[in-house]
Amino acid sequence: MTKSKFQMIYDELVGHIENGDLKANELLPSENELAESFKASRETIRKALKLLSEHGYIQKMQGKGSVVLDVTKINFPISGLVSFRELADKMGKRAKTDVVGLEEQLMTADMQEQFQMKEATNVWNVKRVREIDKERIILDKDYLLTSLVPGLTINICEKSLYAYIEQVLGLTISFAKKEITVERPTEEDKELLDLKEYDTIVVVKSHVYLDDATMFQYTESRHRPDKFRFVDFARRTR
Amino acid sequence: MTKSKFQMIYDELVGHIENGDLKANELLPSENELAESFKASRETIRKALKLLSEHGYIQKMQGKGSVVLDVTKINFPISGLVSFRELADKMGKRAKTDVVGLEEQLMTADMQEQFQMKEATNVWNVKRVREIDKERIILDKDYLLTSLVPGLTINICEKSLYAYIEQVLGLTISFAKKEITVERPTEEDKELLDLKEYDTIVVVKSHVYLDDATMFQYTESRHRPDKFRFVDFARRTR
DNA sequence: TAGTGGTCTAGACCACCGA
DNA sequence: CGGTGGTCTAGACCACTAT
Repeated sequence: MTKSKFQMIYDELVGHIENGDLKANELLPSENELAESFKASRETIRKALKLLSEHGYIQKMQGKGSVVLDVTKINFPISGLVSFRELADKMGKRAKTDVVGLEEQLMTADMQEQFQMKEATNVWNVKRVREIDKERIILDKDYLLTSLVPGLTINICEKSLYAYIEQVLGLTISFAKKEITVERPTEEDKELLDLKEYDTIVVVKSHVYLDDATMFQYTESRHRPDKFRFVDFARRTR
Repeated sequence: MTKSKFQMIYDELVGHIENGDLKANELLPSENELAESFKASRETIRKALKLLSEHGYIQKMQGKGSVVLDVTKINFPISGLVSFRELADKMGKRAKTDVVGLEEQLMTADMQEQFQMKEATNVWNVKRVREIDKERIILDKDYLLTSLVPGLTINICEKSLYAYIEQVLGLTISFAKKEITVERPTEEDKELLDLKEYDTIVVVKSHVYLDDATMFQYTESRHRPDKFRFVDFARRTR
């Protein structure tokens, strides 16, 4: 499982940007120069630069060159597809997960709808409360196909579900469709979270898919409004 | 300004997916077959498929092929970088914009911070209320550099600011950094919007940049919570 | 005009999948 | 095994920007 050449070039350039070798508003060397110094063809360099551009590290300008963007502001992506554990690790917060429910059950009609399946099969129903700095901020309600994700335990759910799925089961999580809305808190929300006096709750619904395009997980992540933050980098498509 | 070949191939394939010629869960023809039928090289086909993949239309599977995803669910992107006018047009809602403020002023210290400028210059301060189905739902507060966007009028702000910037001024809007949070409504929010009894408001802050990486606009878009919806398609990056 | 990025090509080799 | 997508190359031509 060796990385591709353009990925390694991307990684190296990201390193140079993040540690300050390449500063904001500086121009990168030209594609031809990069091709020479990395001993790669120009198209390979361009694949690496494409990645940098998509992730908001650089802006390409025809006829001029590629300029480094100021990345200090964005940079912690709740955008994208990242697990709570990965996020908490990155932010260095005192985070704790409390598994308040874990059971196997037959899909409800509502779940069957979400998974778009013709027949109801068994799913794991996982409920987890996320505590940050001693406050219960997030309620995660996960539903996972037991056929694809067997052998769940409380211990796994406390640590990282995604680590188990990817590293133990060897599945590849590939993409997700997400929807953010704001709703009224339910009795369950009020019971399980430290909601204070808020009368709204931010709900992130996700449909998560493997690399063969099968959906294996539906999640509702319910956040106390004052602690919710979503950051995004978007390019205009025409 | 003719489109590139891979863009045209992308457009044609999107057409086939959206009108049902290519249905969800069907496999696309192989890259070699597509190359032949479009009279293009395989790399060019691959650029088109890369776009389809990024936009959530297909999933590529090594050794197997590219499968069409079910796009009926996502498909109206509040994600990305789209103006209110473009969105309203696409959704066919009865939408109306009321310009409640338009003035040129010297940047405040706060704005200078947002624009990361060494010296304060003049900006347009535009306030617009968006009405959907007779309800005042969104308050947009825009700040634009007058040096880059001269000659604003109420009429322009009522129609589409982006159309003016791109089509009349000939500037190219390229990317944005966005942040979604939830705050307490201000007196101004309560005054200008039909907030009902809600005690929170969804705030989308955007820094918007041109293709030469200069920031020209800062926007706060303030939404009544029950009408806010953000849809996203995200691929897992490793 | 020279240098930049944008596109396109034809061919090669590899890793993965299914029969 | 043959067919699929994944990567990489060397070279060509174009559009754009600076000077």
